[in-house]
Amino acid sequence: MSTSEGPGPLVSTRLGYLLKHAHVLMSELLNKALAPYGIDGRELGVLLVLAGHEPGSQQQVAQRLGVDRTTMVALLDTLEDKGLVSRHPHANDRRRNVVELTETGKKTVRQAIEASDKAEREFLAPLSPQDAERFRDALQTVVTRRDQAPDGQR
Amino acid sequence: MSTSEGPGPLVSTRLGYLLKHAHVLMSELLNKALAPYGIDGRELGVLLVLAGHEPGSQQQVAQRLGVDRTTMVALLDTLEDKGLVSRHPHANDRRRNVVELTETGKKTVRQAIEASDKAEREFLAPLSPQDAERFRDALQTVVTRRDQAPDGQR
DNA sequence: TATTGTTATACTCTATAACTATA
DNA sequence: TATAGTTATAGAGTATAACAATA
Repeated sequence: MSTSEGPGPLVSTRLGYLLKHAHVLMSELLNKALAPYGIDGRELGVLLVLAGHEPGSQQQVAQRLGVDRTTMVALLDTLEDKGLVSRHPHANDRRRNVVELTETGKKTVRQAIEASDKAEREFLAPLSPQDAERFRDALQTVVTRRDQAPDGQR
Repeated sequence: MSTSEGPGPLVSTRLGYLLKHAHVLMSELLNKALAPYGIDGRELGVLLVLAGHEPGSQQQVAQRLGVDRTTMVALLDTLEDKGLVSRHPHANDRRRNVVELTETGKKTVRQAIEASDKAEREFLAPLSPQDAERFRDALQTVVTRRDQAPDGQR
């Protein structure tokens, strides 16, 4: 997506427009940074969920990531093909697949996190370090939105 | 998209994750706010481009918005069906369609901008007014990215 | 009867290729 | 031949419905 001329200030100051393009830009930088490791941003999300929790069922992984369990099937298929995750039946409930990172997967996660950090630094480069930190904090506040206003109003 | 438990800090601190969810949240708030006027956020983008420039061809509108001209066709079809824009052939080049807001379209834009402002205030509600302003400025800086570093470094 | 993983299917958004009518 | 608009088609990404195996 390139505008080459810009849509004008009526559009380019809208949060919807800004957030969409910020997300597109970040995705491009991230996918470029992850390409050497053969994964994209969505797949890194799955790997990070696996890295951050005890091994769980496909459905648990899907819920944590906020995607449908049917979406998770194809996602894990490709990650398994790449040798980054393993699936094996749960001992006490054979309906479930226990999903885990392989050794290769764990190594890839470590490298991918570094690559992702680099992409984030690139994304934030136009901001001062303090503004960059404030920006990330604001994003987290807004996304986490536990619905308390900043100073008692509303 | 709801996670209901969260993907864990390894994922939820990533800019890619935060920007995606911020964009989804903003889109939901915006579309809800625009629903009474029968348009969504994408369609508002088109209307705002038309409101901010002299009447132009479909292709100019598409370029300004950063979408393909084939995408613009269906977008304008629905907006024309809703009576918000009009198409008529250019006087000196009958290959072109001149696209303009109708009177209804102009009125809708004014109302939709107010609704969009309200959705943005809702989105930014968890931040202090100063933080909200900083957040929008940072977004604009990052998206506009004319590739100069903040203070000569890099 | 309910749940897990799977498959088939469909829907949205978007882009590429080919067609038409003009230039 | 080149361009503007259009149409048909295809590719992501995601979701819903139905099915098999298991509980």
